Amino acid sequence: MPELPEVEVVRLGMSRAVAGASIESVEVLDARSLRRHPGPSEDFVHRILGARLTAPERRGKFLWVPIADSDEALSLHLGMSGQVLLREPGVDDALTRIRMLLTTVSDGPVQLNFVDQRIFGSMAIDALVPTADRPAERVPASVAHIARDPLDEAFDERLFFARLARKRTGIKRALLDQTLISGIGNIYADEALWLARLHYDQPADTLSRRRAGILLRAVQGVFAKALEEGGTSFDAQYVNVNGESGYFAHSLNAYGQQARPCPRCGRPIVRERWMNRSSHLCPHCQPRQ
DNA sequence: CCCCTCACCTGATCGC
DNA sequence: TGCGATCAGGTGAGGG
Repeated sequence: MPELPEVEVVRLGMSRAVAGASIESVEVLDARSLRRHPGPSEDFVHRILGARLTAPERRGKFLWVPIADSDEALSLHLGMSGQVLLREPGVDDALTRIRMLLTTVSDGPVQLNFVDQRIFGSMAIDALVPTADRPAERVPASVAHIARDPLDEAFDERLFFARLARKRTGIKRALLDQTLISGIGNIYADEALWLARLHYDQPADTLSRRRAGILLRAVQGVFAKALEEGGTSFDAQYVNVNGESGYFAHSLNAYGQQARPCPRCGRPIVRERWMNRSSHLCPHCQPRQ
């Protein structure tokens, strides 16, 4: 469930079970889900077994759970198809790659299933390091290069506008660059560009400051609305920690809407091949400038 | 340093 | 029923 709203739904959903919980057992069913862990699975298990967890945190699409009284965190990324499912002990899900048994503070034992069809996601134990802009705040070392996301209170808008104005690439590429602004993926990029009436290939450095401002507000607006609606689910693949779908798919204006009328002008939305994936847009509302 | 392409993976679905 | 092609919400290494 991979863009910022979906990851935030997972973070919120995990929070009650995970904060203060201790890890009673860990089973790595597929070691490929530890690709980003620097060491063998035994090392992962050894370092996390018996640990006490704290409240989960997020930056962009990256999630982590700091381990109490340590300088490390259990970090996880959902990739394209990752899920965190909280189940009664003994309840399994298809495609579970890592399984943990937690003793929670107020809900007794809970099983955490890390499910991932394509295995682009992963779990790892990672050192926490101070952030460059707020040294009192720490993030996993593997997240340090990721820009703050636009829902982060410390997101620096002026820095974002300044860096965007120097990008000699298409605006959609820039939106997807997690070192410039994090949390945006293919769905929300298309939605924000539709809202801001921008063509995906318009060079980022040609956007006026005013236009860039409209675009950033569009990103924030679409994130907020998607979050309210529990994220975007197209099928059973994308669900919250209880296995429930989000409803934002009903609110999409451009993504996946090819051949349907543009909600603004009524002309058909088109889908174009772009960067080995696809872009959805209204060619009338979002002309190449 | 900046920008771009490609590799990494599996399973669901569709057309023949 | 079977088979191949196509598709999917992301990231980072490495080359130009």
